[in-house]
Amino acid sequence: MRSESTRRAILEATRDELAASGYDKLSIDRIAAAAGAGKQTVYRWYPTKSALVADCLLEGYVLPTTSIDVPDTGDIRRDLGDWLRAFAEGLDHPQNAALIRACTAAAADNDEVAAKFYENATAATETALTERLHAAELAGQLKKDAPAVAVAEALIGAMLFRLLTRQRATVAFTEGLTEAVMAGIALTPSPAQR
Amino acid sequence: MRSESTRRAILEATRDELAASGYDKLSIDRIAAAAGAGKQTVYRWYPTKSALVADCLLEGYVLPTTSIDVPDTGDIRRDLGDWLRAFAEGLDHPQNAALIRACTAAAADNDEVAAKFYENATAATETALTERLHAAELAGQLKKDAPAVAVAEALIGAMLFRLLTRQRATVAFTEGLTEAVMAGIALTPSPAQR
Amino acid sequence: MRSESTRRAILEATRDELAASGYDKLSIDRIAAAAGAGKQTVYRWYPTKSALVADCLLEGYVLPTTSIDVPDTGDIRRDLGDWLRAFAEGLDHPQNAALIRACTAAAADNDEVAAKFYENATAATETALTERLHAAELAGQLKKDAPAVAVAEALIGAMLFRLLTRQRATVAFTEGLTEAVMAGIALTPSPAQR
Amino acid sequence: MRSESTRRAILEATRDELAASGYDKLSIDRIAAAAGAGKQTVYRWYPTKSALVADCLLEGYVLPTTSIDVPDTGDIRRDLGDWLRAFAEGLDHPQNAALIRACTAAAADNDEVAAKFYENATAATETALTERLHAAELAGQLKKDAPAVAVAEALIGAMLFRLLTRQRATVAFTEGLTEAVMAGIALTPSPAQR
DNA sequence: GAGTAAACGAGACGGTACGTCTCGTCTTAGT
DNA sequence: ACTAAGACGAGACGTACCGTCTCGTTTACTC
Repeated sequence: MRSESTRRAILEATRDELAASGYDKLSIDRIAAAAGAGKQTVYRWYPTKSALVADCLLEGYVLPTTSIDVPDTGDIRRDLGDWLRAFAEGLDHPQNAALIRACTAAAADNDEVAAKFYENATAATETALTERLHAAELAGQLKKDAPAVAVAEALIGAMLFRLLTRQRATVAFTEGLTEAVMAGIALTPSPAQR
Repeated sequence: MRSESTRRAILEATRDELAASGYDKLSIDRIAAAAGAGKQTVYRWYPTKSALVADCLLEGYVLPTTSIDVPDTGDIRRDLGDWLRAFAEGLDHPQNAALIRACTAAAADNDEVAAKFYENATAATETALTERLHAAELAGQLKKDAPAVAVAEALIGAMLFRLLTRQRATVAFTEGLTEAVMAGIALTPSPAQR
Repeated sequence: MRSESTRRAILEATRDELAASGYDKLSIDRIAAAAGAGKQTVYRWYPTKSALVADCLLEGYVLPTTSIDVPDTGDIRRDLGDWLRAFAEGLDHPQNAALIRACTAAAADNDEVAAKFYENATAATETALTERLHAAELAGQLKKDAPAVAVAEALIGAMLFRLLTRQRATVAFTEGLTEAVMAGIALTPSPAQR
Repeated sequence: MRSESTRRAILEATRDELAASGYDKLSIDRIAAAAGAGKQTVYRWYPTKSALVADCLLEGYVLPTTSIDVPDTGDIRRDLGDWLRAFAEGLDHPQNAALIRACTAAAADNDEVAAKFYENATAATETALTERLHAAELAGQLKKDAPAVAVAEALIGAMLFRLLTRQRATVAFTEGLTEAVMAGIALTPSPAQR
């Protein structure tokens, strides 16, 4: 009978190590010691470092769920702006930023983590976002067949890029971004309105 | 007098290792051996693995410059779409994808690499992109004060996100993205036209 | 649970390296490889190269015990001569000579090895020798209060000196030495028999 | 033009290093630095560490010549005792002891040094000793054909052995040794007086 | 309950790579 | 034309972790 509490201790130790040292400095030895577990117990649950990080993501030990909820006041423009600003504020906390950077590194290095990273961490966000966009489309606020996925990924990608390059996502930045995807930056409408 | 040719051999070996094994499997021993150099010589030039990768980026050993040039036919909408599609095609080559993923991991893990990653690899792209956007603005094709930087980073960020999550950036995706930032996705104009 | 067989393999590899390369060319890397052990395992058992060599001596991996036994036929003069000749013959084998030279170098370099070298390798010989001398004294064959220790060390020292200076200890040499310590070289007895 | 003064500085630095660190911790880098010379200059003169130590011995940089002179008062018994005691006193100085131990290690490790060690350092002593013994023989104080060489090497070997095993050569020890080789330790004369 | 089988902590094992040190050779300035 | 200064390829040093493998010791299910 494998002990659930030990598994939790391992995940918590992993999260702490991840925030403190980043992905490629993770040490299974250290995690096991911090969790008060034997190394074999860690390996019994998780065959690789990547699987460990992936499960950390999957169980929500890493990313705050707060940044996932997209508000719905009926005004898509305002909701999107508010959500993006809230997201940016979440990334202002060094702990969060370090964790997400570590997960990004893990995802970049490893296909399995990438899958989990996508499915769980970002897909949750992306889903919430695309759903909000579809709701707005149904409410007649968006063009038909608006590329919701592309827009959602552009927003998340822009935030991730800011995080990676150590640039803060200021309010001016998030507002500019919101306005750009809502109203576009071109003066003239699409030629021929294809 | 330190030998420039040795340094180049080290950077080339680093690039090859990076593409082959990813960032956190990089081995200085292996790089030195592949470069026909002693380990101490590697350390003389680069105190850390990160510095090595950072300089690799800085010297342009990693990223193909081809994806940087933004076409200028006078039609910003078409140019942007073409550039984004070319960019996506560049990422379709596994070698390129692996390299950029490795650099992303390195940047996520390390501040110094992040700075170099931004300054050199992405900033070059971002600059080209923002310059093209400003040109279009001057040509009266874009709204005044269009948030060129935010748009540029949204485009790059979206591509990076696709790369990280192992999703191909299809033509439909790039076209949707282009259309979204050019014309916006909202039906109505900005309220109050601020 | 530390594995005794691994430890033995390490000691055997050390002895072989010692005979082949001498003390200051000893490489822990090479010993570990030859013993089929990890380097850390070597260090777990022996913190320093000296401790390794010292234990090699202590466990009798280096010196043949055959040369230690001093015969006892009742005739001290003959026994001593036979033993010395046997000792010299043992040193004629290049393998033995190399090993003892290496241990001598180790003992010269390092206090700990020196202690073990004395306690184990030479003291065993010296003890056997002094005991044989004391037995002879009791049997009335030697003068009272004969300086057994000094004589024993003179004999061993002479052999070691020959070894160090790469001179063979011929039968003439060992016989002259035996005769000298047994009968003295002075013509007259001690003046006044002080 | 190779500078003699540089060579002397190198030999002095070598002697100091040898006394301070022992043979196998000798570092050519450190010697060169201490001598204010370039490494290449050291190598120009001496192809190996051993050759360096060997020349150090050959030029008398290491061993004090004082301990070599054997007194000649006409009384061989007293002269030998005095000389051995003086020798022992010389070895009581830690600096001398360390130097001779280092040279012993060097000689044990390396044939070339062994040759130089014998020719120069010990052979000088041995020659003085055997000459004194021959003089005594001519003066009718010793038996005919006394094994002078064996006795000389036994005396030196005994002192070396004491040095290696970190035992002081006390006055009791040296006197016992002198008496043993002069008068022998056997009660009866050689059987059959061959 | 007593017996048993698994999961556990602890940590040794054969390895790989680390970053540092020294070797003996080779290159570069400077005098 | 020398030298000192020091970079170079090579490789050993002692340390940190890797992932695998015993060890005894709980722990929790079966009989």
